Amino acid sequence: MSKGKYYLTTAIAYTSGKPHIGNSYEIVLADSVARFKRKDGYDVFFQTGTDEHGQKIEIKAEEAGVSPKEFVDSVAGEIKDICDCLNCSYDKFIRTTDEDHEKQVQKIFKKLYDKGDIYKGAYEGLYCTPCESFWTESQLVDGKCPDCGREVKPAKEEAYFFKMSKYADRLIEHINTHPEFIQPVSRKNEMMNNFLLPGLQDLCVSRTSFKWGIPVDFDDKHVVYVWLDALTNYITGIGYDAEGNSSDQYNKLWPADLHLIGKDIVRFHTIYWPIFLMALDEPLPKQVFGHPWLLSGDGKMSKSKGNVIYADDLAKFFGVDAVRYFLLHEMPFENDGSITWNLMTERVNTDLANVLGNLVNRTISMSNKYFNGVVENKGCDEAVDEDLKNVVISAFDKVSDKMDALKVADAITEVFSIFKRCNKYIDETEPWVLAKDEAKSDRLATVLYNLVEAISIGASILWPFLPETAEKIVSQLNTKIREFDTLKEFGLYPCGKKVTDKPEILFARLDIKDVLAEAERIAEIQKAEVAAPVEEAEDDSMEVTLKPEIEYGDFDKLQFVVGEIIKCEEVPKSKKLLCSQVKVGKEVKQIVSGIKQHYSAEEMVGKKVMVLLNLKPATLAGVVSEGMLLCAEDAEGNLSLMTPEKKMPAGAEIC
RNA sequence: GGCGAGAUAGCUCAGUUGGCUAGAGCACGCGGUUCAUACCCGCGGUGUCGAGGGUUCGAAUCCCCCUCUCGCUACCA
Repeated sequence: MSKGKYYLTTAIAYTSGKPHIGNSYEIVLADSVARFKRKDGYDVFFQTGTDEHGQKIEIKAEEAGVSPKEFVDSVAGEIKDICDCLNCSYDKFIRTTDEDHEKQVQKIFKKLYDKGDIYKGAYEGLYCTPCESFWTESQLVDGKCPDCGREVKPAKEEAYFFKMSKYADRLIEHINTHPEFIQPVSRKNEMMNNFLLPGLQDLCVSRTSFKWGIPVDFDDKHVVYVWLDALTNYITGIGYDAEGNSSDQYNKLWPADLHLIGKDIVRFHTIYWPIFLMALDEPLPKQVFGHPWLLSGDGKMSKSKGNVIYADDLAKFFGVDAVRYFLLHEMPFENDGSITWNLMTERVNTDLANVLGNLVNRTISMSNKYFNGVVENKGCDEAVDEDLKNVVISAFDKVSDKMDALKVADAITEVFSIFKRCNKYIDETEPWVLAKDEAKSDRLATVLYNLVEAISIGASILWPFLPETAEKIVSQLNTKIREFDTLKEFGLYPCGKKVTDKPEILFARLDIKDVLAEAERIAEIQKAEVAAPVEEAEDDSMEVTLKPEIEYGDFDKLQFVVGEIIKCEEVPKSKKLLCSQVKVGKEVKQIVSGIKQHYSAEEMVGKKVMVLLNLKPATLAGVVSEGMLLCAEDAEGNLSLMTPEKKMPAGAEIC
């Protein structure tokens, strides 16, 4: 009997490059929920996929010398391979370049336009023509463009907007009356306080500045901008039709029971997405869970650090289930988790090899040794058996409660409490002692039966998390994964069955030295890739948007000099600012810069840097700044100070 | 700058509405055991429960005030 439908989704992955292990966490988390619900009797539909449009992809494809479609085909393939490699049981893998998705997005756009929720408008603002940028009043510096200091004038650029504010009150009401809607709840406060209560801005839903997107069919110089394209995958993937001919599948599955997403896109899923749905007159998803991130050590992964960890590398070395175990067990509910090769090894050795693998192995070995592998319940019970049985048959409800709350790490810990209890049971009953006494043969058989039965139940509950391992265990025990509605009954293992006579090691213990050698090998490869000469491999140069030509006179107004930083300290109460004393000729200028995240105050001292000297002083966070330190900035926002290539005195003019 | 969360054992964290000697896992030490992947089982913590004040018979738990961390947001010359 089905307990009803359960529709869950992950976010769709952006196809700008191969995802690292942190990005793969979500799909495994979703898979464990999907498998659990399926086994628990729900009619589950699990959708994942890829988000394939946008300017970044257009640029990446051009850099790679292929068409955008060729580019996303390749990356989407990689992403799908990783999902498959992690044994994820998705029912549908949607791509936003799928024809039916694109068609529906166009229809949805039209429908919302006809309804009046999308309107043609413009970025209304102060436009700096040379910079091709819009500015708000508050961004201006002395009433001029903050980038180039020229005059700005009121201007408009055509774009389509969605009337967010129209639905804001309804959304606030919904969030307040559905406390389970946004998980974890701390995210709810952030959404309310930062966006909903101060008042929602209308959202720009089209772009004219790039082509790689779904064209607005009635105005084809526009393409649909990211969120209306990406978020709607949740309905187009199951057969939604904007003209009222949605599929039976859609009618059955929608609204979604759970959207699993990263904490960085909670805002789009709990504000824009519900509002789009309200505009379409569709019900809202029941729950959105913004999970934390998995970090490499305590920082972000980067190839230049050589600490990027990919799921397939890990799976190759540790095995798929070891990776799944780590992801599911080590990720906290609310805070970011951390992965390193060391931590990974620790978990494999301690939990998987020692507790679980060894338990299965010793149980099967004893069965073979004492009874040629035949498992029989002789009914020779003793008091110690009761506690074992209680732990085993109460486990499922505990796991189930944790899963309902999406506390997957806690759920898996509950499963392991069965295996830990089994190990203790072996010590309590001392089968090797029983074996020495002919008269205790029946007791010995019963003890082994209890163990085999307990492990069978444990493996069955383990299945959603570590499917491959669970299958291996029951296969070695010559039985099957149990249905979830039978897990509260102890004693279903059929008497007289024979377990395997050659127990296979489930998880080999690893030597940390071998692991670190592998990690080092991979790190070297990554560093080599980054250091590779620009001419071959990938060209990492960035797109340059040209500013209008200037006269020499314009340039000559700017006074650049070499400055030496003689003192530097952090600006109190500021997250990004450093205050430097910069020696320029005989003078010392105080300059405040937003670079604290890239340079420490200590390492600044002694550097010779490029200074814009004749900039009008300004006050930042209460500190006067009399100039500007020049930096290069890459696409990720990394900064690098500009320093003279040969030795130059402080005060030397840069011209 | 605005809003919010948090600071508990070496590490990662539990601690419901204030109540009995503050807990778990990992790591570490000792002991036991040998069926097993040198594994498993048992035992072992004088922890300023971030600092200081207050309410109370009693506070990790409530109030005030510090300090520090983190999240979101704004700003970032």
